[in-house]
Amino acid sequence: MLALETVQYFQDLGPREALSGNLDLDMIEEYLQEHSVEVMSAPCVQRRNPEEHSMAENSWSGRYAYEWHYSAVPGTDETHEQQPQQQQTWLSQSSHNEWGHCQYDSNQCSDSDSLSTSSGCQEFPPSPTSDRKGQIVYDSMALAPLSGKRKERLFQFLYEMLQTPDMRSCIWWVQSNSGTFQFSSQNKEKLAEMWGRRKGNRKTMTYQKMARALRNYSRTGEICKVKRKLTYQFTERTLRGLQNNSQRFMGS
DNA sequence: ATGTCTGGGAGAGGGT
DNA sequence: AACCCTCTCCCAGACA
Repeated sequence: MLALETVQYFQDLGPREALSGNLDLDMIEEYLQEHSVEVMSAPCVQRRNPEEHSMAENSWSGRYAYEWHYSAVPGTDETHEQQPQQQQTWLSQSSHNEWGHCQYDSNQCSDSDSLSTSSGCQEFPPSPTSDRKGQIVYDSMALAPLSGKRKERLFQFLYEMLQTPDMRSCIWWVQSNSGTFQFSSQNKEKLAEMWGRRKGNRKTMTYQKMARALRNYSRTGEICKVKRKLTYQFTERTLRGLQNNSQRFMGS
């Protein structure tokens, strides 16, 4: 998974960049661009058996909205709304979250872009799959597009950035277990530019345009807007899929 | 008054 | 070729 490779990459660089106030975003971007092709083919490289092969080839970047499959419940490949037990497990893990309605308690965290460098609310997502209580449920989840070739989507990119410590000056978790994240008002444009370049856009991507795409996710149910400045939230199943996908390529 | 954020809508680009 | 999906782009209005 690129996010993890990216994290590892910057860890390998040592504390110089991490400690320095001047984040070399260009360097990060360069790395991400260099590895974008590699990432696209990575799942196939890592496959070990036909089932995994099939899963890998159906990994992120499909053309349609993604479906979440729960192999733990044979015969039911519909969404989690039809899995009350699993849902309950998740909710019990995140009992203080506001899943489903994308509500957010603004009192949970101080509102300041200073969080970009300090990090009162920063945290990295405790993956459900790594949680002993949730392991049985979520290790069996797999993410699969209906069909199509690989094409990175914005929310994947954002999740990847959220997993990259050196991107904290641009984007960070407000509450990772609920999938709530926030952009830096100072560096949001930089992140948008990275997205634009990642997509190979001719024109420069701006935060405004990127945010427009994010708002479109409200309709498709991948990300919803939190009523708080520069703050968005992955929907439950999107976050699950992202985490699961991340776990899959790290753990296998 | 100004800058930022949001949502509507048209259209581009790529895949089926 | 027609259709669908996912943005991309521009614009106007709301908001701080």
